[in-house]
Parts: sequence; C-alpha cells; structure tokens
Amino acid sequence: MDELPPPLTQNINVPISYSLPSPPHDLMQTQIASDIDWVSLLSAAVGLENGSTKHKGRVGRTKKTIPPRIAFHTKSPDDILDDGFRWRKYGQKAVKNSIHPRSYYRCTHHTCYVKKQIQRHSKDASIVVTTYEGIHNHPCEQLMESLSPLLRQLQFLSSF
DNA sequence: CGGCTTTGACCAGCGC
DNA sequence: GCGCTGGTCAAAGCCG
Repeated sequence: MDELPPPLTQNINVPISYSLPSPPHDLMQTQIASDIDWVSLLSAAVGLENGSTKHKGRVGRTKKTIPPRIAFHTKSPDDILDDGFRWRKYGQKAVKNSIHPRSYYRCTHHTCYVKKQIQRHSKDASIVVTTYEGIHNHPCEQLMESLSPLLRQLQFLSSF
C-alpha cells in the first residue's frame, strides 16, 4: 500500500478525535487514543466512503468522483497542523452558524489532488476541525527527509 | 522570481 | 425561479 495517510511525526499535533462524514447523517464522531493505528483508521474511512452516495454540495468544477473524506478534531492554538505534507491555500469562506471562517487547502504536489478544510469548532474555539478529502498518491516529503539518513545507513550496513 | 496567501467574484446545488 | 450557501477561481500583493 503506497497510499499512506498523513503520518505522525514528532512535531505534529495529536488529534483528539476523528469524524467520518456519513451522509445523510451528521458527522459520526469517535474518540481515539494517542497511539492510533493511522493506516487502518484511514483505510476504514476510505472503505466507508467509497460505498456511500454523494455528499451535499458541489465536489468540484471538473471532478465528478467523490474522494474519501475524514475529519480530525485537534486541540491546538494553531490553525494549520503540521502533517508533513505541503499545502497551498486556495480559499477562505465564512460559514453559517460559525464565527470562524473555513480555510481551503490543496496539496502542492503536482500529481496529488488531495484537499483539506480547516475550521475552528463553532462551540470550542480551541478545537481545530481538519477535514481531509482524498488520499495522497506520493510519500510524505517531511517523513522521507527525516528517514533518508536512516535509509542510507541501512543500505550501507546491508552491503556487508 | 517563484511560491504562497488574501480576497472578491463566480458557479452550482439545494430548499422554499 | 430565486435566494442562500458552500466550494473554487484567479488576480493582486506579499515574502524570502
């Protein structure tokens, strides 16, 4: 499986819960432990979403397929969570029933079309709701950067 | 100069 | 059909 979820790194904020949007119902929220198995978690989310019907609203101007979606609730003073990937902001909108605007980000990798939305919780401003849409089709740059010295060492040792 | 953010305009879905 | 709302576009400006 080369489609990995946003990996946990040492400086990443640990989500306190995640939500699986499952239309037509509202978000289904589950508390998670800090040592969560991210691969199986996101795999479950992908499986759940693939079988679902279309969700409310326009998915995109050109894209017709519905990508998998998963939302993380993170208690953090920072809006932008460092998940190891590079993101470019392409929009911000004020949303109804919330004083906090919603920010829209796209993965900057040219072949990757993953998007994420970031919004502060309407009732608890200390909670950041990050919604990922789609799965990255490339490795995490930051993770590969931190692993490359280790990989080089392993290659060196394996030559003996 | 390239990459990024900001921000107003635009578009499409939905409910009435 | 119309208005509201959420999502996206794209020009302008900022920054390293």
